[in-house]
Amino acid sequence: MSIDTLNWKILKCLQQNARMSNAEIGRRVGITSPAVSERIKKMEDSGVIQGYTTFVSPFEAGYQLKALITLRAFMGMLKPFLEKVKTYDEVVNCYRITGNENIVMEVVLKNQKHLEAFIDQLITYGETKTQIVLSHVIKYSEVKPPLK
Amino acid sequence: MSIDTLNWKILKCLQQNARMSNAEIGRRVGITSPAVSERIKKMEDSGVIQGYTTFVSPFEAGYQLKALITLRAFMGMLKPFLEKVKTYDEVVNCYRITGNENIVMEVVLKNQKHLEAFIDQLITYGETKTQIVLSHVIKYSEVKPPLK
DNA sequence: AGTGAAAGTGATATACG
DNA sequence: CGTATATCACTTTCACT
Repeated sequence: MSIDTLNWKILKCLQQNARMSNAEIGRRVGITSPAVSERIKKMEDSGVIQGYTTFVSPFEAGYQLKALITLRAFMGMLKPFLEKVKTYDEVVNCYRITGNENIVMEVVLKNQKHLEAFIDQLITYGETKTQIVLSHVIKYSEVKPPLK
Repeated sequence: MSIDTLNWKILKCLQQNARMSNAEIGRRVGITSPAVSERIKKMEDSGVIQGYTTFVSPFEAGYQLKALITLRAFMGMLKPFLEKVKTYDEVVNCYRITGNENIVMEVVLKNQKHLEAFIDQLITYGETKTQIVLSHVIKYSEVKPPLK
């Protein structure tokens, strides 16, 4: 499915505020709300739109620390880890990557003690490298139409 | 602000589907829709809720590649970079981190040529390390209440 | 802080350019 | 693929608890 100009405008609205009403989107992009509704439904069905979510401040939620933890899995431990990682509440994001390391995780933690305990859980799966997040320079920027 | 059990239930709904109606949330958590509305407003005002967004599939949008690019900024180049990075459409996320490197970016790219061109733009700011994302093991998992 | 009811607004289905 | 209309659902406000 290719995304036309009108759908990109709708996606811009939805990425900025997923709770914007179809009527409001319609006003901004110049069509009626049933038309907006139909276009959104098609984008959901075709997989262009993968869902709608809410940013909850980890800090306000009681997590004082954010970190990126890289894992270089031991022989035969990658698969078990890929199952195990789904059970960690601390992991908000996890990628498999190319290169010397196999995994990068974005984790939220209450404090240093919590970080230490979390890393201890990983040592059976591989070697870890931890980078503390100091600030979030760009927060989940919109996906924009690629320049041709 | 501390988050009570009811608000955590509301946040769970909103994180799973930001476009869920207040009425539907009310049915699930056991209060009326005006009460849901009021609680959500307070969480928005206090910063617990930082916004609502839509996941647009980068692949469907025309980006075939996702990568994590780490930057080790040259002397005096970190500040200029922090300004410049905001202008890159390819960067969907950017963190300042501790350690040998200063910056990690999550970027979406059309193809290898695009990746090459993008990295070339960075060489004035510092040394880069690129890790191609193979798969997204955990996608923006919910923030959950930390176990006490 | 939550409920219940009234008024306004939005969503959805259908008929039709 | 879009609009227009009608019906139904949802949001918002407010008096009350």
